[in-house]
Amino acid sequence: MSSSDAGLKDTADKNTASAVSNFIRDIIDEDLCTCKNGSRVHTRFPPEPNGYLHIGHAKSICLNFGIARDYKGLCNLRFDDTNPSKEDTEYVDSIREDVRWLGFDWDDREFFASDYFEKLYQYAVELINLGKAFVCDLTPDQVRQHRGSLTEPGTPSPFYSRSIEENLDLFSRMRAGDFPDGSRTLRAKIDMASPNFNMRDPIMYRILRADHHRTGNLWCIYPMYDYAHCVSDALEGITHSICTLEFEDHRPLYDWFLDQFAELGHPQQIEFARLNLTYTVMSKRRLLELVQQGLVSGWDDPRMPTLSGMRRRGYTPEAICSFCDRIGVAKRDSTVDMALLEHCLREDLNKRARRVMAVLRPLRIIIDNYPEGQIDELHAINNPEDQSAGTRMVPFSREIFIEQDDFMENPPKEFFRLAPGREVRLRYAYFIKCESIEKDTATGDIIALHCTYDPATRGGDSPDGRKVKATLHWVSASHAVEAQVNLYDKLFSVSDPSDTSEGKDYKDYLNPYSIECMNGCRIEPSLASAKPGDLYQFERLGYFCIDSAGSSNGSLVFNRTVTLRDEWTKIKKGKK
RNA sequence: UGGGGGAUCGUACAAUGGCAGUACGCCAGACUCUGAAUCUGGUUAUCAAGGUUCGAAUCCUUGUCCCCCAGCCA
Repeated sequence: MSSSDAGLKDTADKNTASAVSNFIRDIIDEDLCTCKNGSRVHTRFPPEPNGYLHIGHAKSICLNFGIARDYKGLCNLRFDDTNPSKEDTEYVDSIREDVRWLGFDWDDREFFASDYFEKLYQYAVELINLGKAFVCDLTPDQVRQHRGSLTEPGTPSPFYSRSIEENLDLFSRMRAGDFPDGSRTLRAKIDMASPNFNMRDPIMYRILRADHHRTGNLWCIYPMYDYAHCVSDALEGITHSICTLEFEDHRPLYDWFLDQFAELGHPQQIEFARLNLTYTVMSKRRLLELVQQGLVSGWDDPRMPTLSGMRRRGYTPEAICSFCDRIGVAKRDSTVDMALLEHCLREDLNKRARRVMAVLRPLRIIIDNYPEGQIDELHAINNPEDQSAGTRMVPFSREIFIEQDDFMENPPKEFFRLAPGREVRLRYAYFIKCESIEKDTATGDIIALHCTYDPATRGGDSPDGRKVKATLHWVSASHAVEAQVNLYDKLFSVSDPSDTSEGKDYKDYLNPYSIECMNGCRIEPSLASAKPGDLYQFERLGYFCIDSAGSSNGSLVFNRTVTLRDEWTKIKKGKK
């Protein structure tokens, strides 16, 4: 039971954290005060299965499932699958996996709009019987012409006044497959002169012969979003139907449809601003394009803002949920700084990642006064933030590798690390001093450094109290394991890649350095048994995880999740 | 140009007629066997102009700017 106790505490903490008010929770509080909806709170997360979920969906998921959790209500998972030409079970599967991974559960409340096709059809028949819907024979082009413009009202369809009997007959024959694709539609009779386009006799059904991922070829007519969504919400007893800002204009139509069916409940649609993030794109259209054009390796490319990409990159669901709790919910368009996401990530990883030592760009060090063949077993702390993570032994020997970046032949004043004649500490090991540089006589490249060590500093402490300005990570040359490490950076090189004001396309802003594959990296031997899902901090470098797709052939491949904050890099950049 | 929304530190979110606050970022310092983490301090904002009021980010008026809408997409 101890793990569930811990879970209880986490949940309690989470609830406290997200007890922060936002305008949607204010509305719900008010509804609860007035006993609206019989004091129920029931939300839903309604993705269309036409792409993979991204961090923007995570905001919506945390909002909807979070509200259900905090108000002791329910949240349904509903696939909005009314357009078979774009949807696929691959997406359904990935969406389930991603929502679950974030830590949310919908029990047996997994629904599909396609579950309601028959009911939706019957309600449409009812609307025809009410004289409030008609079958229209206009072509798509003609429909557009009749719709009018921003300033001019539309003109009624010439088929507006068909008899109820004829409409009933035509609609049933639409269903039966008597007419070709696109030849007829079912339209609601509302107001062609409405300043709101959505009310200009909107289309409810179109004829479309496409294989549906669940209903196959059972149907050749499919309901439109505006009609299907509100009725689906009502059928499920949703109380608060939360969606993004672009649907604000659709609310009158949402309400209109539900007003026609007295026996159905009437959920309240509430709109909030979708998430935008700096240095990335968030539209499914663009993400799909990146995938299809091979600009990334797939939906789960670790550079993608998709949940599957972030998972492969090493993001934790806790970090993502913490981020979603912090960004707040409002109605104004906004773009959240990627730095906040990375902060939430580091905050979580710092608590849980095991510390290890790995050298990305090895520089050989020979410790001349260290006995040949001797091996030291040194104690290293696995996680200073978590004593229960324990310690491990790290082997030390005469030849080691340090990071090339940790040595400079002619260092500037701000450089604390190793330099000729200078002494530094090797983490958990010894103080070493650089005595000479061994160079390739032809190229002048540094091949190795000759150092001496002070045996009295074993473990990293100096008995005489002398200080060093730097502590370096290292690996024993003969014990180290080779690995590949993928260094990831921002996918785009500008803060707002969607900005087309320079006449450029977002793809023009792809960051050419967003991935760097490092081969020949040397990692400490304890990492040889690393498994997918393990989280590590490579000390002084960043957080890394095993790449779930790249490590299958027995060789180790790590992904850099995020760097550590880095004062020195900042100083270097500032000097340039 | 019709309709629907929105404007608060660099960024995001609060303050719902009563001291404009929090987080991230940034800057400075302390500490440090990770130039990490942690800690301390600092930085900067109510779109504009009028009005109501003892008192306005909040209410009223006028204006400015930004976003969304003319798919048989969602």
